[in-house]
Amino acid sequence: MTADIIAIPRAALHEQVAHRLRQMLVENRILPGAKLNERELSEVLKVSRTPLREAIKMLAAEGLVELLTNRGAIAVELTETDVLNTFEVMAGLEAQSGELAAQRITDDELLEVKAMHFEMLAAYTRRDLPAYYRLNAAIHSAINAAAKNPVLTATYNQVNARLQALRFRSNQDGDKWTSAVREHGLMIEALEARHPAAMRQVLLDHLTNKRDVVIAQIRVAIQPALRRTNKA
Amino acid sequence: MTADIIAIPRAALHEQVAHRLRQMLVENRILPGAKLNERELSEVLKVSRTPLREAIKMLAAEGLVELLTNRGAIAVELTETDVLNTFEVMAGLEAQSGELAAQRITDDELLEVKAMHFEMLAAYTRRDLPAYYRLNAAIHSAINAAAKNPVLTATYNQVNARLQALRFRSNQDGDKWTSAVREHGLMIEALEARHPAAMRQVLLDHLTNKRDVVIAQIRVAIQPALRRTNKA
DNA sequence: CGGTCATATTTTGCATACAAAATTTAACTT
DNA sequence: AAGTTAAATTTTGTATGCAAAATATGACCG
Repeated sequence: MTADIIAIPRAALHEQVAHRLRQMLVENRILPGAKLNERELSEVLKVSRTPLREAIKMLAAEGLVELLTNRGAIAVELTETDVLNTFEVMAGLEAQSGELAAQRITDDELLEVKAMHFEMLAAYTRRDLPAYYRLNAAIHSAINAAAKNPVLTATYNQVNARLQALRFRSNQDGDKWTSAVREHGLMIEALEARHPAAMRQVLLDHLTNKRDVVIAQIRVAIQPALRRTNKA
Repeated sequence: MTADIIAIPRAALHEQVAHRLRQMLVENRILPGAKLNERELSEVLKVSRTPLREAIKMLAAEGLVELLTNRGAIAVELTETDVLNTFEVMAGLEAQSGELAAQRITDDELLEVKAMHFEMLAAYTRRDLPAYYRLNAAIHSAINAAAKNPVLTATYNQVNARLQALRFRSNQDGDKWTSAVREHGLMIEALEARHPAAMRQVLLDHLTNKRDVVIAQIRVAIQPALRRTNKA
């Protein structure tokens, strides 16, 4: 009986394509509202249309693209209402995630979160935005993991993916940034105290603020575009 | 300029197939763990493998089937832990849905929910289980709609679909049924009082009880099956 | 008989081919 | 020149074909 070392079944083509498309959408390399031309994409990604179409169907089920019946797919374009609704759901999911994490986080996990928190404070102090974002995401991911509910994590990630394209340009100004950092401090306290209700409330507030930042940025980013389009 | 009456673009084939497969999975016509044979299904559904495979990819993204790399897809088979995790997420989503509904429900919507509630009481009194289930689902759906958040509704429905296959056999016994009806009464009160926190709590309790019913039924349904498989 | 290996069959995954629908282009009319 | 209609082109949707992987079958050996 040989040790089962074999089996590195590298991902199927449609999986790879889905992954790459997801990335292109999140990084705004495909703009919201843009058509996903199958011939074009199959040339860029060097695959036939079959696995490409399978990947597109998956992204549609994930809510990243919209299918149009005989007219292919377009990258989802969120209205302000859509964004508000999505943030509302995200807030609920993060609040629950935090609530559960406060109940279930291990001492080791907590230490790691605290360590990342201090690294994040360093990045904040240096005004190193990329590092800050990376650490911020890592902390939220760690809290999610500490909730010990893979279904919640998967649901969270799926909804969150739709917002990623927006947050990419979300360079928060100094004031909001300071509040965000303060809220992160409260999270650590709530986790240490294993205080689910406090954790829930902190995350609800945190998400409300994130939402406001994003909405404000949409308003300055979208309105001029409209003005340009409609002028004269 | 003709009035745009035309356009009844009947759903594409892959959409129809996805719909039918979803139904087959939810109704246990395809059993958990069973393989989805493409040739077989394409014959039954009278479509070629291409739209069938596209539909399967969508169901995979929805979490109803699992893809196996070079081995096709199988209907998801939830472990007890999976079920617990899924109910935990469902509880959070329903609680939020109810909380928002208590804030946003219109008077007309509330009247309709109350009407359905009384119909449900009638079905309960007659021990008419099918009618009870139908009305129960309709009430939850109406509350969801009253929350006025389509993203939440879609997320809720997607997670709920995975549990449908289980609940199908969930003939609750008299005791639990009575509690469920009582909880529904509390829901109506919380909605009438526009009391979000109360509504949240009622739904959390309600889902906890639903979870317990389903888990108990899994235990009596699955354990004998295992015993049968492993015996002698 | 029980087990291993080689071969045959099935099944999945991807590419291509063809049909139908949508879009674009251009000609024509007023 | 604006609008309408018809043809050409592109694009999507579905079916079919072919290669690779997985599974099933059976011969062979102990």
